[in-house]
Amino acid sequence: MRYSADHKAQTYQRIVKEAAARFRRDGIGATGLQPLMKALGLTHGGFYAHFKSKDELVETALRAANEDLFKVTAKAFSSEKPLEAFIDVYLSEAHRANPEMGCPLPTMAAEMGMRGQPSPIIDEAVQRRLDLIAKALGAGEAADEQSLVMFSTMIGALVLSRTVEDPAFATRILDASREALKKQARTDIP
Amino acid sequence: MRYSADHKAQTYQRIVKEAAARFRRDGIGATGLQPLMKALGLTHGGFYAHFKSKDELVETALRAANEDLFKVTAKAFSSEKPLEAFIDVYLSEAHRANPEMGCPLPTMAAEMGMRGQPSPIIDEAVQRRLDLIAKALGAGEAADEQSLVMFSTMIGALVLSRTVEDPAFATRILDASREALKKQARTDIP
DNA sequence: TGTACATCAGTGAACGCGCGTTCACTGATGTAC
DNA sequence: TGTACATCAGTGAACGCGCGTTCACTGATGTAC
Repeated sequence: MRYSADHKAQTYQRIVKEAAARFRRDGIGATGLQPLMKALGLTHGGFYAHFKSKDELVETALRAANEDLFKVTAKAFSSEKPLEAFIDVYLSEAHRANPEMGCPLPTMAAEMGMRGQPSPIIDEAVQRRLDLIAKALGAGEAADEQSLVMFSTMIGALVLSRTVEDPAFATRILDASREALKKQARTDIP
Repeated sequence: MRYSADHKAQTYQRIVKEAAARFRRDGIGATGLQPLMKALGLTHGGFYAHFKSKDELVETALRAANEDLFKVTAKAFSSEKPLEAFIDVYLSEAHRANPEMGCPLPTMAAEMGMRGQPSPIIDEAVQRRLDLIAKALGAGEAADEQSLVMFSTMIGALVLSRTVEDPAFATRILDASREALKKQARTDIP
């Protein structure tokens, strides 16, 4: 059955959105195309009217997830204390508890490396994040270096807090890194 | 065919060792029992003479991988500058390039969370690492807090350096975090 | 010491299952006349 | 304006494949007599 003008574009976006969520929450390998399409009220065969392969969807979903997160964090970066606001968002309980809506770097991108599916989008996304952090820290090489360390701490605290079982432990990990980073953001700019 | 006295124990250890390597390098989900047993010159049916299920092997392999890494890093912690030595090992190019021999926390343990296979071993291993770092920093609550932040930075730098495609970028990430952490280790003890 | 038997680590075919992908088909809509 | 036809997003059965797990079996070794 043929559908109205922009119907296909809408379905395409629905697939990308659902995939981006599942890839981040369950993992790429553990996400089947069949259940994914079924969740959208579609049958699996129709998938190939939109994508050449699962790998193409993975690439597209990573791009979409990145854009989404950049939009979310744009608000933080345009606030009065951009770096502290970003740290608060990135190391929030909400971010820890909802990987499906969060940063794809410690989830999707990490798995893509293991799958042997490298993508220039990953390096690009990391660099964009670093640039935003470095800009908030001030100009110069020292800011560049510090942005690498601070973003590493954020990624690590998020990964670690999602890895441990005890929720109180997870909270302690997030809290410690959040406060340490915010303190740095306030005082450490050389 | 029946084998000599300790033959079974040896086979068991060979399975655990090979699994611990593959789980860390390829991921748990992407590691099949059939190829795993074949690599040891065995057939897949024999697996169940040693383990009740794949999940049991995962748990056992995580424990073994942790013990291995604690042994490796024990040398660092018994050196003159324990914390700096540990940071050098954890954020080395060798550790980045060889996840199959490295810390199972950012690889296996992270995937076990996603798989819904929680394990007390994970929290235990994280706490042991934190205790060693905190002890090297000195006693008190401040050391505990700082150990959380430092270990988060290590995990994050390792994950991020493995995620990006460009090797030079990966090296910069490791270098920046390594130097920043070693500087903290030298000067920051309150 | 020599023989009969029990053990059980490992074999390899088979199980049902879900995976990614292909393909002949359907049928409501847009277009051409 | 009304009819004939082309389009193509989506359908659903089928493909080969590898997964984790089961199971009847084999046969070299350890044990009992």
